[in-house]
Amino acid sequence: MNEDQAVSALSALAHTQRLRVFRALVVAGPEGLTPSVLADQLDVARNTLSFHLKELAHAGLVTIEQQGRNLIYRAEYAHMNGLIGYLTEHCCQGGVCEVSESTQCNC
Amino acid sequence: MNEDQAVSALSALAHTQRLRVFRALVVAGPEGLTPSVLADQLDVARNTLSFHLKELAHAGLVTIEQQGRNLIYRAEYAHMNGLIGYLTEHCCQGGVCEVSESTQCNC
DNA sequence: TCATTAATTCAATGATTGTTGTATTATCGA
DNA sequence: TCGATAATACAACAATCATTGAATTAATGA
Repeated sequence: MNEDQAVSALSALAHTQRLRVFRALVVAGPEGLTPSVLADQLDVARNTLSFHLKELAHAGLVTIEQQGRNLIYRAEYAHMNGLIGYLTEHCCQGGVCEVSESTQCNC
Repeated sequence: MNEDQAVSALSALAHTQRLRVFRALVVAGPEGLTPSVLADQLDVARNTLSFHLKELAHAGLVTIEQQGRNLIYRAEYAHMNGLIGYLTEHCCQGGVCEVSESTQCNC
């Protein structure tokens, strides 16, 4: 994770609809979700959703797999964990902190 | 952490300069840093920096303490950890995941 | 008190972003 | 092959954001 990637990922998440989409995909887990299901679940216009999914994909936070005429979107946990690590890197000059159990996902 | 707080925090971080400022404060730890030091260290105009620090403070990611004519800014680790938790909440429908050691800071 | 330094505020301007409507590509099933 | 569905692409406009310069507030020390 470098600075540009981090800013890109944060920008992608810094939006109500995209954050909802991403969290829905995090909850969905490895099965993923299709744009249609997401659009119904979150009540967003399909072209708007498409735009937002593209943003998330471009930021590396979700992956796309084609299955027939459906697309399966999935949260990219590795990238999310990389972002989280980037935020806390070299915390407190490396000396003072304790490390704790977290809710990081290893799917 | 609720949705609005999360979007607010993510928006605050989704910017090259503010991300640098925040990470510098994370590294600085409990001692914190003054705007002057940050401005020199990151080569940003003081009024621009002031604007960005206000954004970070408004998002709850940094705290401000006055010491004479200096202000001490510090990263608010609890809020950052709350944000991280929000992103991964109910991950994989609560069933499939393992929890790992992370780099979360407990200052 | 007065000059200096720390930091912020405000208005203005240029740049970026979000949403919508319309059109397009591609796949499926009859 | 043809109609229906899944999904994306594109252009346009409104709304929001970032930066700058100038002015302001507040604290320090001679």
